[in-house]
Amino acid sequence: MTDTARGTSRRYGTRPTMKDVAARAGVGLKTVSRVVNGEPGVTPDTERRVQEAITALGFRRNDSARILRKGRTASIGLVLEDLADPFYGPLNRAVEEVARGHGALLINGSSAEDPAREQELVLALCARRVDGLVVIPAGDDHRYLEPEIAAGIATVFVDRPAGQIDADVVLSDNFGGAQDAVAHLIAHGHRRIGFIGDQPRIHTARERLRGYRTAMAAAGLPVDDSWVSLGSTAPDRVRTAANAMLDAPEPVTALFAGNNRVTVTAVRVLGERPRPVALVGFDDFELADLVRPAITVVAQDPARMGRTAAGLLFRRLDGTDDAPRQMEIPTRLIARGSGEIPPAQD
Amino acid sequence: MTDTARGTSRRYGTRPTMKDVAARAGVGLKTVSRVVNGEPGVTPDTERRVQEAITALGFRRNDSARILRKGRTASIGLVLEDLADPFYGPLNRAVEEVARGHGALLINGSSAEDPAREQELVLALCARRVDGLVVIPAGDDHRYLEPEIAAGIATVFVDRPAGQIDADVVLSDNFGGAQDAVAHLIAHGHRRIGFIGDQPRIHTARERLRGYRTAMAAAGLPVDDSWVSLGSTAPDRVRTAANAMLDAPEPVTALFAGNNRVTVTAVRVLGERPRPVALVGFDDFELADLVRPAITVVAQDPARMGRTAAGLLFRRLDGTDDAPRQMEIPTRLIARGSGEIPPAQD
DNA sequence: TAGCCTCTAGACAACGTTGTCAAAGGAGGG
DNA sequence: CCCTCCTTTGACAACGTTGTCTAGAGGCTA
Repeated sequence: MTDTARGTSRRYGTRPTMKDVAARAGVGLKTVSRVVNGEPGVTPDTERRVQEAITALGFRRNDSARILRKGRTASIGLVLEDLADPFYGPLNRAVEEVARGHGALLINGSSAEDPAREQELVLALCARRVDGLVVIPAGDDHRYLEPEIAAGIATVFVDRPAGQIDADVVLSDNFGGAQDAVAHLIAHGHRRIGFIGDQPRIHTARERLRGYRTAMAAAGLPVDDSWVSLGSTAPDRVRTAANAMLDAPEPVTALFAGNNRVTVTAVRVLGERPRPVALVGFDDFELADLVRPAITVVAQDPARMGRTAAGLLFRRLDGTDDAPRQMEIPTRLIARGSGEIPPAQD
Repeated sequence: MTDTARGTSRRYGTRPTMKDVAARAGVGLKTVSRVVNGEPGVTPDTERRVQEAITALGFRRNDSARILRKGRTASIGLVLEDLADPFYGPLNRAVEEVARGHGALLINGSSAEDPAREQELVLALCARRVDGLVVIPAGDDHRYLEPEIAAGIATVFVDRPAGQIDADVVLSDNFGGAQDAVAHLIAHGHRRIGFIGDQPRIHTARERLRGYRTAMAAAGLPVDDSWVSLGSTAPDRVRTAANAMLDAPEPVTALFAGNNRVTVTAVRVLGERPRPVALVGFDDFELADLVRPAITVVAQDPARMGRTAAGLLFRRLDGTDDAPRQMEIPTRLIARGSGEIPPAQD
């Protein structure tokens, strides 16, 4: 030990504590705590001395200790599928803004659509004792969260429902939006409409499929099995599925794409084909209006979903204790042209 | 006190601690700690008893206490401009992946391009004693971070250099990329090229402007003051600037857009004009190839920037103590057509 | 069988903060 | 002038974990 750990000069990697500040200012520990937290009952003169010591030493309160003592961490966790997915950007930001309004920090991570990773991440956040969680579920069994919720960690699920447990949920109107999309295509003369969606284990994919089937049935149109393809949203898979539907003996004349990644690939595929094919996509995206033809979409409102979810979360944290709610955020059909392409004449 | 805080039934909002587990398993506190942390020196039989108590009580280690004791938080902070900006998505994700590889969680927040908010956020993260920070600076004076860095919080700046302090930095080759963009336009016959960029206080905007000027000078072309417009990237501002350049007595025949937001607006404006105007944008974006004409861009590699920055950070955390480094990530010109539109013949 | 070593296990302090409580000092009322 | 009350201040315990140290049991060697 050759360092001089007294006064101003300190060992590298060691930070001054309230004790150090108290010693330097010649006051008690608790007085420093009072000044740091702006509590009343300190004379201006004492306060000034403490402040001087704080700046001189470069003291910064250790929130880990504070959290341990107080029990609240002033942080919430957000687990989503992929931080890099543009769909979640506005949702992420919205949650952050609400958290900020409540003085909380945001810890987040990607589940990569892997239930095991989701659970690992969620439990790590629980171990950190986040005050609350906003989760976009990857798995469909969340019973592992029961003890955490019982212990007081507020939890809100977004975009997809919770599995096997009763909790607050914020969803898009996937069913209604899909109905609108398909009805739009039917209104423009289509009778053979294909649907390419995400993995069937994903709730939104199933709901959108249900909307598709309902709209077809409502128009009295049959649905051929080969018109529906659920699976990975990887470009290759989507490309193959789209081409199969378009090259069939009785080809589809329109496509309904189940999410933004599917839509993007569909646009590329359709651009390579000789005759125009109508398209409506679920999820809006930047520049959808600049592609020719401009892409008609069913837009969700991810920022509103995030705001709503975070709002519910902080309601819980503020003590509200009513039954879990399920909220549905409406979708909006934005007609830009690609849905209005008439069926090709044979 | 009416609750029965012993055995299995516990007060709502109160969690079992190692003490509770120890009591139930009939062992000492430290033995529980050993089991929880997988330390050696516990007989299989004892371990089993402890594990049973853990599951029975739903115990989960309180990381706040652990952090307080150990000094390391196993979390890093990421401060960027806007979580919702698609450019930062891949960067965010890359940093997360590296952190995950080191067993660390990621806390992040948006500075909203506001230096005060950046500082507030950074200091909040320091109070949480994150092990390290990845910062996309909004301000240009980071001396406030000196005591934190001295105290051992590793810090890496990304996308823009640190202000007034010596630290690790990861930048894109903004200057070279801009030169490439402008040279591309010049090679296709343009002599009057406009540049619309971000606020001049932002480093990348200045570097790209410098690249623009250098490329013009290298080709022996003069630059008229009215061809350069720096400022907000709000659509209105960009629209006005673009139209002014295009409606001038000697209009520019090509535009170089300083970032993705500018490019998007520029595409819209150019789409409304009677005669084609060449365009190269800084930053790639999804669907750039599907717009007609397809947009030529200078692509950055945000994922690589994030990986590099996080890599540097963990190098520091692993004890490396050499001089701060400045790393430059190359950019890549992706020619898609919009840069090859020839100048209009008058 | 004595002596030594190894292995398991627990008691205790410490991390840095905040809540509780009590002491000291001064002001005001009777 | 005494008593009460209020204000300012600090001592101390507690939050839940981990590092250190020591005790005891048991096995092995001589």
